[in-house]
Amino acid sequence: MTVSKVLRGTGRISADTRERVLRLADQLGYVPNGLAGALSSQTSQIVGVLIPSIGDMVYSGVLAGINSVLVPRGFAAFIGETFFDPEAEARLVRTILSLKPSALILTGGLARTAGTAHLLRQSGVRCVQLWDGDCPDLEATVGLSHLAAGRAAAGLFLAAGLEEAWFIGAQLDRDLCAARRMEGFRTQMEAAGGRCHIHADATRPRDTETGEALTAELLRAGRLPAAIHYLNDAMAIGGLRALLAAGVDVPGQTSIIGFNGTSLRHAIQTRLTTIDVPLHDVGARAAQALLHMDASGTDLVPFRIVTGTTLRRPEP
Amino acid sequence: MTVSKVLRGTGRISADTRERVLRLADQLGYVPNGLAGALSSQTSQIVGVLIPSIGDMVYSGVLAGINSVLVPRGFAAFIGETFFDPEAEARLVRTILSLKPSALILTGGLARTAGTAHLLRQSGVRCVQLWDGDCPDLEATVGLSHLAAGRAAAGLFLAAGLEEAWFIGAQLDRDLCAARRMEGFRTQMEAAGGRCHIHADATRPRDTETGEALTAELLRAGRLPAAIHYLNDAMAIGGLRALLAAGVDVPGQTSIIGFNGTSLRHAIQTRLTTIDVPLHDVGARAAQALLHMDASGTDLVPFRIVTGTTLRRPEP
DNA sequence: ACCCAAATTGGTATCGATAACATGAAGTCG
DNA sequence: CGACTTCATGTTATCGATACCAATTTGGGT
Repeated sequence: MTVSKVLRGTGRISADTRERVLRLADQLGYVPNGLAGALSSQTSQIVGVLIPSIGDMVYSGVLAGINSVLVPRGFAAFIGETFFDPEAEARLVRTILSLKPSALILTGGLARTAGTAHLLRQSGVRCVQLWDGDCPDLEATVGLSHLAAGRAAAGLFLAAGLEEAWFIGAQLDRDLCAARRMEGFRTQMEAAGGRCHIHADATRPRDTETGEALTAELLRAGRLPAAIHYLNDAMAIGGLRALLAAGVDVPGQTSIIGFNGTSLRHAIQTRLTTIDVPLHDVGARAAQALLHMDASGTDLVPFRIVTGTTLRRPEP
Repeated sequence: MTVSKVLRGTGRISADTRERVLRLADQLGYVPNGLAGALSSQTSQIVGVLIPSIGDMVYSGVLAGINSVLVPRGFAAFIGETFFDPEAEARLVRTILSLKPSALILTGGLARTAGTAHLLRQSGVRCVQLWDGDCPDLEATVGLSHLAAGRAAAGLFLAAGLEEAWFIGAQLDRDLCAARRMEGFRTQMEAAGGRCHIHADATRPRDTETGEALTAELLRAGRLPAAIHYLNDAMAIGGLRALLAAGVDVPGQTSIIGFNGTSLRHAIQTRLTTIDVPLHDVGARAAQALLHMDASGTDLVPFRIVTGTTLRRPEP
């Protein structure tokens, strides 16, 4: 018992015994059993984090923000990948919940199972939803309005006098945030008297290759869009490659807008406009919100933080 | 006890009670407490994975390979970021070890603390070391020879008749794998009567910006290298940008070689040769090795898998 | 010298599952 | 038909830390 107190820094312990305990623990190479500790105290220093994909720079950017807050305070993030699959999310929630985490960070934008929602409520674990600022279905949310982001893209085209636009994406049935950007984009275009076409693929990944392939398909079909909004920057860069390969002048003949400037830094001389989201900030604020909820006790007020987005145009 | 057996599928249970248990568990929304289970059985379905950085596409590629094997078999990866810091690695090993994982996957290329090595041995947990195929200091290793990769880069320059080359990198004191590539590069250049200069920064991150900045520094100092080998593709792309911005003809005046083609897909029209590592494969094979070690019982034979690398030249 | 409070240390029950073993019912065979 | 196996279920002790409280020591005030 005394050892336990010394090692956790709780209770009143004389300097003498404290030192003796620490020395012996070090000598014996003692490593406390986190399982036993968590089982006994009914809480661990683990925070569950569910994101769609680790390989996607967007989410790993958010993750970095989360870790930057959590790690210095002694928490460890337990990361799970959902791939936008509600069933996978359900499984991961069970797994993580069985580890009695201090809190959970989920990513919105998928059709959360009723079972998952019930499980979360029943567990009583603090939850923050990331990314999706439009649908706050958990008690706390840190994200952005994808609807507004889509509208912003449409506004740019309209301001440039372009009235017929395309949205190119993939897996829109799974990634509801992307679907909502598309929806905002389309309604805004149409509200201003313009037109909006959709070209999307349900199964292919949301990456450069798919962006290139889908754009090439359009061109092969004899269509030369004057304005394209891509689901993300990776797809936009692939699309740009297809356009350039076909001899299209960008942005002379075709204007394109991506989403999330992460890939921009890796691309050279791209003529790409993009909508930038403060990824690190979203993650950090979500983690801070959790810690704050933890500290402030039982009285939790649902809240929503909606971060802004930045329009980033190519350097001249 | 009967419930426990039903839920884990062990022991002999009549079909009738099995069904009854499952139905009730579902009705009550029962979620087994993984902590208690792991504490009792002294092992969890967790595999600890330590990588330098999640945001680095190289390591997240390996991670994807690991997960592709682990997840279908019911294991969950507990991911920790070391940032090449031996102390951070030591802390993370303690944290993960306290969760009694089934196995551990560590990334080589940092100066592992004596304490960490001791802790790992003492714990008796299966370990596989990733990435660093030159220094197999754990019982099992899945990686590549960075020395050979560096020599390969030098061989390319020499074959092209270039005898004075530069190596541009960052944080070489932390990332020992990169340092070994540099070493292989330099010795090979010098063995063939060539010369090799190093331009590196200890503190800046190993990213595009740093590659651009370091290359620009060289150019500002009035040097125009005919051959540059960069620490990774991100830095190479940054360097390429700096060269193009200065009006240098690549590859006419300057030939450059990167490492790991991951960023290549994002870049457009880059004239970059790179050395490709089968990232997904490295991760998958490491995970498979672990499972195999687990299945084959106590009799573990140290082994080493060294994967090859692929030279990838720009498309014509 | 005496009593009371504060400071420190240790004992016991508990968290929730599982390993190991025990019990009882049903079936098998010479 | 009794001993013996097979099958299904239940009992007890255990993993290693922590919450809660009891016991002991120390110090101060009168």
